[in-house]
Amino acid sequence: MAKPNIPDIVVSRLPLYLQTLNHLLREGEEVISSEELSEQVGIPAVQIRKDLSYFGGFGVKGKGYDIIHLIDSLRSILNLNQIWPMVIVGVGNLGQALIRYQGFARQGFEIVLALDINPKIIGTEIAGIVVQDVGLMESELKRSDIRIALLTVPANAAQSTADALVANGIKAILNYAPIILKLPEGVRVANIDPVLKLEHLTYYLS
Amino acid sequence: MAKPNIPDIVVSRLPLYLQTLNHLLREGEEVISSEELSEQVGIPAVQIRKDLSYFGGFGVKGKGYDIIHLIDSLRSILNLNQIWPMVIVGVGNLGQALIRYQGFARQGFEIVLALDINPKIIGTEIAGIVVQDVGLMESELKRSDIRIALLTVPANAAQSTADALVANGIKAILNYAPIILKLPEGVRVANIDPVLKLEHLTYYLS
DNA sequence: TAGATTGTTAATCGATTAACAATC
DNA sequence: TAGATTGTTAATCGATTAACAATC
Repeated sequence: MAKPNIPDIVVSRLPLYLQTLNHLLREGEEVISSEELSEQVGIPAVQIRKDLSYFGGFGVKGKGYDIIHLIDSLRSILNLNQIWPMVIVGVGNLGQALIRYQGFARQGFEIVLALDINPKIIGTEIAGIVVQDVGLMESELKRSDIRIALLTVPANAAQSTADALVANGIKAILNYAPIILKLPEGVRVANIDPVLKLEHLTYYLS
Repeated sequence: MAKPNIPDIVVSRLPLYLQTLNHLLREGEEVISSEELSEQVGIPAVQIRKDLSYFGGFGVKGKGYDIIHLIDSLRSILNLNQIWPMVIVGVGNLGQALIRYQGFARQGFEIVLALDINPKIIGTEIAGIVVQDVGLMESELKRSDIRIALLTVPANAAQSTADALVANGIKAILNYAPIILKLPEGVRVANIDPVLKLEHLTYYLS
């Protein structure tokens, strides 16, 4: 399956273009040239055009890109014309903040299931979601079509939790635990570790 | 100033090596070959050796790398042999979660100043930090040596807040707002936007 | 039509990887 | 010494960029 010939690094830039185009649309813009978009997004115009050309021709020569049309196209390419239900495992400080975060739903990502192992947390309600026992993972995932998980458990529980998620049909994991997960082919992982980013930054702070 | 000749992509991998080496050390390992490290970190052994060789020779031919020594070396390269004080601006759900997050302090990053604009939040105490009025940014930063900021304000306040931070001596920003900041040369920005990562993942979910 | 801007081909640049000498 | 593994040079690979034809 899948799209074997498009570089992943190209795909990784599409959400950035989409974010910026949404911003421009909210500001009332209707058409934009690759040069103007380049200024906003900080990526060379020729690279933007090359990236888009992998998927087709979305612009009008001499004019630029119709913003609404390009947003539609990018959303379609990225499979964003649907609501993506998500499970979150680990409802500590970070998990709670993510459940409350409005930015997910705004872009079509909805946390519909929250799991934790702590009896004090199980049963509590956060932003309309009642936290379930992680022991119910199998039954809850079985009767859902959730394919994306947010992993916010402590580092020492992350690998085993990820394994359980994958065993129950999860295909993509946004991993907030500071470890490298080992998962089978076909499962996509994206890591969010602010400490790694900070350590990268400090290299440049003399 | 700075190190002009080492590719940024090489620098970006060093924190990953460090994280894995710390993990191995905790498990009682003392020496590791680039091949074994490669398996743990998911990066080819030859690339690990090449990356390290930009900074010197840290291994022993025929043996591998002394883990403690390599950790020390990487920490020194990344300027981690000090506590980095940080300011956080925006103490909403996410800001509060980050203030409570133990992972920063564990790696030598300490939030010492928290600022917000909301009168209901100003004055509250979170994990030992009393939230200050963002209007005090200038005076508070002036009498500190804080060079790193965590930016967790709403998107529409992010650019102006970042400008103010930079005007008061901040040199590195970990940006949690879903916008691209425009900042002067010499200020480093790292973006943490989970939505962009999710949109990248969904591309591969057929 | 003239001007502007896209989409694409070809060249360049830089990163990854293969090969292997050095050496513990 | 023989075996193992590093560190480095050179080759390869892939991504970025320059140039420009196409065309609105």
